[in-house]
Amino acid sequence: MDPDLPFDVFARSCPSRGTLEHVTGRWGALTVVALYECTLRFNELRRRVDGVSEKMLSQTLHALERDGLVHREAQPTNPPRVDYALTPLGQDVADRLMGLIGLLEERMPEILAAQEKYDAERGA
Amino acid sequence: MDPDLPFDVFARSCPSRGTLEHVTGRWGALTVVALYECTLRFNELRRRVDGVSEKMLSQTLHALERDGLVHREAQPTNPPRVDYALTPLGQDVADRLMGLIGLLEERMPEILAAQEKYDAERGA
DNA sequence: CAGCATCCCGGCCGATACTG
DNA sequence: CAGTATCGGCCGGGATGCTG
Repeated sequence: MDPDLPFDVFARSCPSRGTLEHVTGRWGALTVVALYECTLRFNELRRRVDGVSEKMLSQTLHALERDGLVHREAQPTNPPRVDYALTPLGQDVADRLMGLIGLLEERMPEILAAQEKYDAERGA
Repeated sequence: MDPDLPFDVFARSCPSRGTLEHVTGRWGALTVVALYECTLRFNELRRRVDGVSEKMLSQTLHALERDGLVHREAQPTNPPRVDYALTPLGQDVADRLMGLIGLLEERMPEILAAQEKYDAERGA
């Protein structure tokens, strides 16, 4: 990308690779985008991100929190209540991810047509 | 995202999930972005995407080609020459991905600081 | 409710060898 | 050069059970 930047995602050892994988991983992108609109609690998030297991959501949130994209706030109440929200940096990342996901959703007809054509020509 | 769209990435069964994973997968994002600037041959791509194995690059390219994001053009010469380029849809996806990656690269200092703080407080 | 610990299976992915 | 074929390790991630 910008050759003057000290971080180059194309380099195997660049730490940006790790964060990119957290953000674009199987559950990372959906989790970040789910938090775009509003703060959510653990199980609210779990319901919103259809299909994620408790374990994976927990892992994903820890990684995103460590990267400074998600803020975790535990209320010392009973029953416990924990809110997850995006940090300002997380909001910026979410903007980009929403652009990407929105594009894919919009152009799914085109993608599905390409897949059918590909399968018809090759796979059978 | 847009509730009027027939495709919702949050739904487990939505086909957009698959394409999102191809595009954001471990090698998908880097492959698409590597092709942003220019057409590349297989081994050029392999060198650009530092760390990818032959097998993974091949699989990634097939998935992206099937989704209609990458165009593959084989020249019947000897030695063989195969060029990979983005389709118009692939270009649009690459734009979004470059925005995301550029943002992460720019703000890596912030991310690294968050990681250190997290590790200092918890892990250690 | 929020979550960690444990078990365990499938498949991701790297390494190697081979083909046109 | 541009791949495919095959093997095998390891870990992603689902299921279950338990804690505060």
